[in-house]
Amino acid sequence: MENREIARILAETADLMEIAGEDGFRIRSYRNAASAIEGYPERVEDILAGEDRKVTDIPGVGKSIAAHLGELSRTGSFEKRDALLALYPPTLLELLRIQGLGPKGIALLYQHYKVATIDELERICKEQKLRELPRMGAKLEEKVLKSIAQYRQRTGRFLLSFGKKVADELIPYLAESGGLEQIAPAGSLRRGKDTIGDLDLLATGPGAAAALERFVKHPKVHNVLGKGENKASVQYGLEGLQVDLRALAGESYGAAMQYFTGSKEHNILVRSRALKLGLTLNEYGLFRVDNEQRVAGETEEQVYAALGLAWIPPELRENSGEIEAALEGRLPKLIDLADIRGDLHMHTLETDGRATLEEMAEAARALGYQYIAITDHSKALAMANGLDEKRAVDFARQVRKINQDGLGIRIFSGLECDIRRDGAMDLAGDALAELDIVVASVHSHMNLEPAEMTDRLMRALESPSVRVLGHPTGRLLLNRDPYPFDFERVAAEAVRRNVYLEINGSPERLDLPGAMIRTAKALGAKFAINTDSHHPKHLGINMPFGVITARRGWLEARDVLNTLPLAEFEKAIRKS
DNA sequence: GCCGTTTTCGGCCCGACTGTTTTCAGTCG
Repeated sequence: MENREIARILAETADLMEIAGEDGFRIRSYRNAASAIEGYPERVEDILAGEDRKVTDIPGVGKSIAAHLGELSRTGSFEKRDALLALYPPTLLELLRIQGLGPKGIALLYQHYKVATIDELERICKEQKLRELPRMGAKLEEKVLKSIAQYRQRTGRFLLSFGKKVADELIPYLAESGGLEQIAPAGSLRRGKDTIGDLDLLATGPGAAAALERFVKHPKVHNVLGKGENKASVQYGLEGLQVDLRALAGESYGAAMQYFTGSKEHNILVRSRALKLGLTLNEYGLFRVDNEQRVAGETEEQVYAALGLAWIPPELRENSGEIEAALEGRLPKLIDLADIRGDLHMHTLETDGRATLEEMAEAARALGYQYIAITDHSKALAMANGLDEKRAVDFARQVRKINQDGLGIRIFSGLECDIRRDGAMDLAGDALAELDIVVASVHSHMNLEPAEMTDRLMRALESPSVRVLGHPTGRLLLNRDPYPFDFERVAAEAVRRNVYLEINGSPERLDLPGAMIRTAKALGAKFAINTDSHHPKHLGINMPFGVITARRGWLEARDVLNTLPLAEFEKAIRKS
């Protein structure tokens, strides 16, 4: 069993304990252990198997959870968990995703009405039976129904990072069957969309048919939806992501990549352009209409070139002006991962990160960065042990000292400072002024009226220390909608105040999203692509997602603060 | 259930909001 799965089971147990009304501190211990195990560099199974090793060395794992882990490894479950699962069906856990209902409410609903699924919950609300329970009423019924509708809209979609992970698992596995010339993802994963509905993989070469065979036998494939000579569709993993693998002739690879990368709207435009030129485009190639002669198809570049277009990067293929730009030779020279020289948003053990400043710096140095900013939370995030004025100033001093030791990378002292409800900074201005760079972010009161939220952000931009507006929309993909506000007004104010807009590369956020980046760029905005890392490994994992999101916003390296070499970067963040 | 230079018991994060409501439990961030 992998650490991730162990962590999932412990977290699920914690949820069940919460519904069962167990002691809150005990529940937290399970959650702590789950997240410690998830981020632990060694496999728990290996530690359990080792003679002289103890799982209690993992911080957060004590005697009793260690016993659970042993049992879990031997039997696939443990007694305490089985006892809870005997009390409550596992489908109950899904109800925790519905806003307005917590563990107490769920337990009550289950006791009274045996409600265990979303469908049953919906029925109870529609029949106005929820309001008959103690401390529940009509408003809650309404809220729950609305939340169910939102929840259903999200299901069936997956984070971009999840699609990438599945592709990274499947591609080497399929390549092992041998005889493949090319294998690559297409579809929304290739376009870098923030969420994906399914995953398309294309393969060419003499071994492609054998790869289809191997594909449907993958241990994580639990449902084969169809399999023919050229294509197989499966549901993959417990999450049930649909994955399609297509086997193709090499001469069609470019045309098929073009076809399956989409978007649909982009392809309609490209195909109608082909028709205008007396050509027809499908997944097998580009052909002349009159004599069906093949004009192109082996590479995408050839296909676009034959249509008189420069090759269009997949991230731009959304029917938002990219064809015109390609025709007129004014496609942007999009930013690349290699352009990034630093990372300006990360957390350490000081607050809710999982590593020390030195460990984060070492990981950043290994990525070839010239600089990073450490930006722990401010005191409003009490749950994260946020920094007050004194700790923030002490930290700035500590960083100045550290830089004298020469870590091989320049550290800037920073802070992710909370924007309070009224738009004021969470820490006093003189404390903020001690820091090299302040990222200002909203973490609370997200349901203000749009006008109030706009005023709040406008006021936050007034603070002279603020250099970056962190995750500007507050969205959590598949989880929480962005808070509504007048984005253009805020972006224009950010331009005026010389504040950079963050493109947060954390896969749950990808905030700003591509379309808003483009809007802001048109207003003259500049950006910072950051990872919001809470663990050294996030630095390398999240940055590519940030960069691909920036590319979806048509950004070039010169639009992005952290592409600057150290000396210029330092000048750029200096307070005027 | 975990932890520990205040160390084997007693603390562990906590304030704001909502409406279930008129004094506070449940939920959220």
